[in-house]
Amino acid sequence: MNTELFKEAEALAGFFRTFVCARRILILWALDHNEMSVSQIAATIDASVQNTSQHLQLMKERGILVSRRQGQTVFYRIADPDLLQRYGLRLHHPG
Amino acid sequence: MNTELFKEAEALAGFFRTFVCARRILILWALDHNEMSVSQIAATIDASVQNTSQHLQLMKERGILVSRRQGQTVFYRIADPDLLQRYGLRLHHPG
DNA sequence: TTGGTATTTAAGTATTCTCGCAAATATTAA
DNA sequence: TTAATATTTGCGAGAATACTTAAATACCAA
Repeated sequence: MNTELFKEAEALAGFFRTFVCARRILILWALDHNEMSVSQIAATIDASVQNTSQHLQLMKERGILVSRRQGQTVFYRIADPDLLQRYGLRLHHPG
Repeated sequence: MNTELFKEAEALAGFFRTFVCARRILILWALDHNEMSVSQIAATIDASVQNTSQHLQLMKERGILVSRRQGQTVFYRIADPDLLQRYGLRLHHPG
């Protein structure tokens, strides 16, 4: 079996691992068309700030999110505006 | 936080759990526009027949695949022809 | 029935991942 | 510096999951 093909499949599988957690789906839902701070996101999705921060870090490392700091506050947003549409990640309920 | 929204996020996350495994991505790649038997698929993706069967069962239970038996042989195919396109599941290399 | 092929199922193991808790770091204001 | 707020990081427990091996089941032909 073609090694390159397996690598590509592995990479795509790793990419989809980002979306197997309901909290991360909700974070993307919250950030759709919005920029929000960590604590705002945590409150919105009803999770602890620590847990929310962990999820945000993970998605940032994978290039899904980008962040900017303004004073004490860190704001996150979705790097690619087409991400949710492209991968069918939207929830029916509008964010 | 809205319970229905969380349920929907959980359901979507569960759906994406189908695609976190490279072998399953490869199975979808093999079945794109094709119907194949279990042993054919196993040979194509370089996996054991048992492991392949397990992955096929899982995707069938989730409604991703459908199967038909013809004698000793069981053929699988993708239930929804638009699945790969809709969820960005295609590999660059054609199947 | 017997034998051969195709597929499914079961059990055990090792790895991965999410989460909660606690501590550490970063920034601002007094 | 000290205190307060916002965020990040480290660690360990529990759950989920992919894989291997071995055994079971389904179907066909003689």
